[in-house]
Amino acid sequence: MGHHCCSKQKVKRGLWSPEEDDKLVKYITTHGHGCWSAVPKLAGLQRCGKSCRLRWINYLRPDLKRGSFTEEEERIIIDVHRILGNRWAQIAKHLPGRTDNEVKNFWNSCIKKKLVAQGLDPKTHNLMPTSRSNSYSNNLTNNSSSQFPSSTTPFTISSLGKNNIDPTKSTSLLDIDPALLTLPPQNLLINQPNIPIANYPYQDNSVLMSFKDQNPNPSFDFTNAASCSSSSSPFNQTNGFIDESVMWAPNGIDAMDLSQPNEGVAPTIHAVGQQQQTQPQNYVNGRVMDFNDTTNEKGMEIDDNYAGNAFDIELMESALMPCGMLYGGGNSMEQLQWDC
DNA sequence: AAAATGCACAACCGCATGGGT
DNA sequence: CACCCATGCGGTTGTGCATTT
Repeated sequence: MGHHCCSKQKVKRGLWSPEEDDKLVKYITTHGHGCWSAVPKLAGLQRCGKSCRLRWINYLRPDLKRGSFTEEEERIIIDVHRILGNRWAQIAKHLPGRTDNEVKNFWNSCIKKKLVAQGLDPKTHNLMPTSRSNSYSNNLTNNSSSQFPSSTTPFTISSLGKNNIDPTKSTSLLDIDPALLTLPPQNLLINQPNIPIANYPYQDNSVLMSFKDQNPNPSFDFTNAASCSSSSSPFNQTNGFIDESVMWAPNGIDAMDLSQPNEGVAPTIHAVGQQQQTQPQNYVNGRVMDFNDTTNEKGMEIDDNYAGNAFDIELMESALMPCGMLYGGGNSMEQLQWDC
């Protein structure tokens, strides 16, 4: 039984022989693939077009990178997967020379197991219930299990102002057009004046981070934990933002204690609604984190006009760790080992 | 040494999507 | 607007090799 797309043809299935590979490579390098459904006939192959396409993309393409994944690639996969989930094709776009199939296989055969071994849910990157409970109990003295966050969404930001979105419901980053969502490397400082914005890795266009459902009054705002600790709900009804610190820590107890000498506050991430908040500038590692930019037409964009200011993505990443754990605060997160 | 098991990778399958008619 | 077709994508299965029993 052949593919539905080529049931009329007598097609071969299974592993490709070197001769078949040779025919396909010669044809495509000479003529290009054009219409894939026509390739098998023109190349003299008894395969369906779909199979030819897959073989070319996953194995024969000359720009493919061979060999095992590097630690850097592994970290990128984990980081992007945390946000995008199983969107292998999107993840693979951040890894030149790697295919979605390759990334998927690597995830299923290696990374997934590592995360599980570390007590992390590979789907959400959150601590699995027992582990999370342990983590909280290490850091909190006055809590009840019912206060623990129940959300399994790793990175949830409410995007308000469009179509009168119900403020009680949040829009996951999974709803964001992946093409518009790009991640700088963790150790890259976005405001580095010497790095042209167009040259950032993982970038599909000039927008570093942008939301598909753009807010008429968009701004993306990092505020200090104190400014939102008064709310017991993750959603601030007045200003309309999701308070991650409340989501992930009961009673406003800081979920993220970065414990760094030059920072006064633990940064939290807020998608600000109709009202612009007046916030103090937040200094992290001596740098200003201020993403209020009401002149910006993009839903979310990190301003690179602050000369001398830099935004440490690694810090952002750590701040966004959804597990409600202290990153570097002496808990199991420090014990993460990435050895196979 | 042979069978059983595990693993990584390649390939397939079915569905979604978009363009053309 | 409905239909067809090609393509892209993610989940799943198949295959061959390595390791364990």
